[in-house]
Amino acid sequence: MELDERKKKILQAVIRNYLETGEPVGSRTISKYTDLNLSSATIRNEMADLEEMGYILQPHTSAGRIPSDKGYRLYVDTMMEEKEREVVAMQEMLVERQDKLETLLKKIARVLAQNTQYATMISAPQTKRSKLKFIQLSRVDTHQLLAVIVGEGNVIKNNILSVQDELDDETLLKLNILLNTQLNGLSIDEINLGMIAAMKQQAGIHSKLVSEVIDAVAEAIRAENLEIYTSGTNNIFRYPELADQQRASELINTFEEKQLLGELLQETGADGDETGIQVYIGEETPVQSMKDCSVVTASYELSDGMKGTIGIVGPKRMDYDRVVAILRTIQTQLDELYRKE
Amino acid sequence: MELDERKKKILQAVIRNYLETGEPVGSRTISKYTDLNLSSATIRNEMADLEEMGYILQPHTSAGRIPSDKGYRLYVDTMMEEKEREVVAMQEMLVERQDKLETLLKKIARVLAQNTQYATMISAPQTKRSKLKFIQLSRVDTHQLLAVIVGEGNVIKNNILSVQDELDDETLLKLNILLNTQLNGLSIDEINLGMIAAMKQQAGIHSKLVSEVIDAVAEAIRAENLEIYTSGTNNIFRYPELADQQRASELINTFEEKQLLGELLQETGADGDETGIQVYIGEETPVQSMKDCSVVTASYELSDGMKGTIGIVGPKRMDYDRVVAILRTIQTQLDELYRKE
DNA sequence: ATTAGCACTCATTCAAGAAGAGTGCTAACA
DNA sequence: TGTTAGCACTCTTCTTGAATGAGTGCTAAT
Repeated sequence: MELDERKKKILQAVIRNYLETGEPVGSRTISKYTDLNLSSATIRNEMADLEEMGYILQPHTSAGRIPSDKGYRLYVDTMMEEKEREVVAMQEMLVERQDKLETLLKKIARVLAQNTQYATMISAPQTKRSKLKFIQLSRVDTHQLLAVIVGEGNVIKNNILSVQDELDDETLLKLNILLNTQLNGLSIDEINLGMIAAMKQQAGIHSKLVSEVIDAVAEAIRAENLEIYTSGTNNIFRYPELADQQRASELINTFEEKQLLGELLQETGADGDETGIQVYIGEETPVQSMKDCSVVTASYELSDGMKGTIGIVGPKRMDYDRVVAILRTIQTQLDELYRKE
Repeated sequence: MELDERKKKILQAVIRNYLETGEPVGSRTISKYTDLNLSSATIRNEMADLEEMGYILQPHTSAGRIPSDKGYRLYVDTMMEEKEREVVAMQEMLVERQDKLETLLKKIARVLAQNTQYATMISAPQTKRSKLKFIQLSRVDTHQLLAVIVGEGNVIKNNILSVQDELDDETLLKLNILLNTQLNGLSIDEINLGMIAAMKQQAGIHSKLVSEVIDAVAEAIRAENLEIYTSGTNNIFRYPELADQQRASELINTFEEKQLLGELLQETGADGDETGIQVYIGEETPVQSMKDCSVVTASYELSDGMKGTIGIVGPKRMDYDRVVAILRTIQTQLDELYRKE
C-alpha cells in the first residue's frame, strides 16, 4: 500500500488534532476539521489503511486513533512547519551576556521551561575542550593552597589543595609562572602525563613538594563533572498521560539524579546532524523513564570547542514545531552573543 | 475536661498506629494494641472525649480517628522518644571532611533522603557572617579582572569584574595588598561604606579606576545568594496522602524554585531553641504548599558564625522520633568535624 | 466506671444498565 | 471505481443500587 497525498493529509490532521487535545481523534472530527470534503466513512477507510501501515493506532476497538511513534516520526521528518511567532518574547531575556556562565544557563533553562511549558535541561560546556587562560596558586593557610583555574569563556574552577610541608613565597611564585607558561592556551585534553613529568623536571630541586602540588593541580584540572541545570520539571503534571504516580515519580527522579540526563545530552553532542537539533520520540530515547515522552535536544557552541546541549522533555504530543523554532532561536542568540566579540 | 494519663496513652497509641499504617485507626484496634485491657467501647468513649478536645479527628462519621495537628504537636512535645538505632549507618558517610563545602552539603542532603525516605533540603551557611580569609585580584584579560574571595571554612567566591581602562601590574599588586590588609579577618557584615571610602583614599591617585575596582569587589563580597541543595523530592510519592497530582505538583515546584525553602530554613535559624531542632506540623509551616506535610529543621554551625539549616519534609505521619535522632547525629558529626581542628 | 449489645452511618466495592462515541461493513450511488 | 449513507456492533464511561464491612454512638446491664 502506498502513502498517497490524501493519506498524508489525513495523518497530518490526526496528529495536529491530537497534539491539541490529547484525546483520540475520530473520523467525524477529521471529516469536518480538514478541507478535504470527505465524509467520515471515507476517512474511516483511509484511517484503517493508515493503521495497517503503522502510522496510527487505536487504544481500543471503538475509540478514535492516536499517532504511533512511527507516525510522529514521519510528522517530524516531513510535515512539520516551524512556528515563528511567539518566539520573540524570549529574546529580551537573553540580550545581555551574563558574566557567570552558570547564571546564564540557569536562566535559559528557566525561561525555556516557562515558555514551552515542558521540562528543560541544559548541560554546561565540557571543560575538557576549553582552553586554559589562567592558573593561579595562592596560599590561604599554612597547609592549604587555593588553585584558581580560568578557562576560555571565563569558566572558573577552584580547588583547595592540602600540602604537607610549607611552601615559601618564592617557590610559589616560581610555580605560578611555570604553570602559566607551560599550560596557557592548551586544552585539558592536551595536558598529558608526559607534559606533567616535564614540568616536574623543570621545577628542579624541590621535587617532592613541588611534584605533589603539580599533581594536585593536574588532578584539579582534569576532574570532570558535567554540570546540568534543569527547570520546569513539574510541568509534566500538565499532561495527564505523564502525570500518573508511577511515571511522574520516575521522571522526577531522573531529573533530580541528573546522571542519566547527562548521558542523553552527551549523546546528542556526538550525533551531530548539521542543525544540531535532534528529536527522540517515545522508545527512541535512550533513557528508560522517558519512554512515554518525546525529547528535543539542541547543541550549542559558545566558542571553539565549548559545546553544550539543551534538552526539552514533554509528552509525545509535544508541539514539535514550536519547540524546534524556539531552540533554533536560542542557538542563534547564543551564537551572536559569544561569537561577535 | 482533663487530659488524664489514660487519655494520653490512648492518644499515643492512636498516633503510633497511624504513623505506621497511614489509615484511620478504630477503637477495636487500640483495645488490642495497648496493654490497657480496656474494651473497645471504653476506648470509644475516651476517643470521643479526645476528639472533643481537638487532639484527634474523624475523616467521616463511621471511620476511625486520625491525629489532628494539635495531636501531633502534643506528641512531638511530650511523648516522643528518640530512636537511637539505625542512625549509625550514616556516620561512615560523613567521616571525612570534604574540601569543597558544596560537595559535602550535597552529600548530606542525599544521604539523609536515602536514609529517611523523605525529601530533604540544606542551606549553605550565609557568607555574611563568615570572615574573610583571603582576597585576590588577577587579570584574566585586558579588561577583565578575576576576584577570588575565600572565607572561613574555605567558602570560595569568584567574580569577573569588567574595567574600563587597563590596570598595570604594579597597581594590581598594590590593590591586592591593600585589600588583604584592610579586610582580612573581617566579616562581610562588618564591611561598611565608611571603610570602603577609607580604602579608596588610601589607594591614592588612581582614584577613578581603583575606586571602580574596589566598588566591584565590595559588591562581589556583598552579593548574597542563599544556596540551597535538595534531594529525594520524589520520595513524596511514597506517601499516598501527598502523592495526588495537585499536592505533588505544588510540592515539587516549591523544591525546584527553592526560594520559599530559603525563607523556611532561615526562619529556623532565627528562632533558636537550645537544641536547634524545630518541628512544624501541617498548617504551622510558613510555606503554603507544605500544609499537608510536617517539616523538621535543624540548624548546624561549622565555625563561628557559619550557620546553616537542614530540613526534612515528609507527611504529617512522619517518624518524628527517628528523624529527630538522625538530625541530632548529623549536628554532632558536623560539629566534631569542624570544631576540633 | 466499665462493658456488652445493637442500631446506625458511611465509604468502598461490585455488577448491571444506559449513554455515547466511534468503528467496520454492506449496499447504494455517481 | 471511488464515495457515501446507514446500521449493527464494540467498547469505554457514567450512573445507579445493592451488598459489605468497618466503626461509631447510645443504652442498659454489670
